[in-house]
Amino acid sequence: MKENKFEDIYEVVKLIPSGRACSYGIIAEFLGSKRGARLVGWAMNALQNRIDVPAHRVVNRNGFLSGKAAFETPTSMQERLEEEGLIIIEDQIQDFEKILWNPNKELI
DNA sequence: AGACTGACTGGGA
DNA sequence: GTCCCAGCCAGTC
Repeated sequence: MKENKFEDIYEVVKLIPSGRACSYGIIAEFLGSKRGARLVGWAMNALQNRIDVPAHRVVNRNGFLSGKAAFETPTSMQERLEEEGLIIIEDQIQDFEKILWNPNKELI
C-alpha cells in the first residue's frame, strides 16, 4: 500500500527511536531502493517545517548533519539531537555507528 | 517535452 | 587509501 514513496520514507523516519540516528541509504535500502538515498533527502526537504517526522535523526552515512540547512535554523538540527543525548561536534554525530538505528535489524 | 539538479551511497580505478 | 562514475525518484527550468 504505497501511495507514494515519500509516505513510506516518513513512516520509517517516524519509527526512529529517540537518541538514535539513521542514514539515508539505510532508509532507502529498507524501502527497496538502495540507490534511492537521494530520494530520502528529497522527501526530507519536502517536509521542511513538519516536526511530525524527526528529520533531524536522519543524516548521511558519514554522520554529518548534511540537512541542517533545511531546518528553521542551521543549528536546530544539532540542538534537537543534543536534546536527545547525542553528541554533535562540527556538524558531525560522534559515535554515529553506536547510535545508528537499523530498521532491517532492530525493526524485525 | 527534454534535461539537470539534489539533505546520498557503493563500487571501481 | 583516495578520487571518479553511475544510479535512484521527484521537482524545477
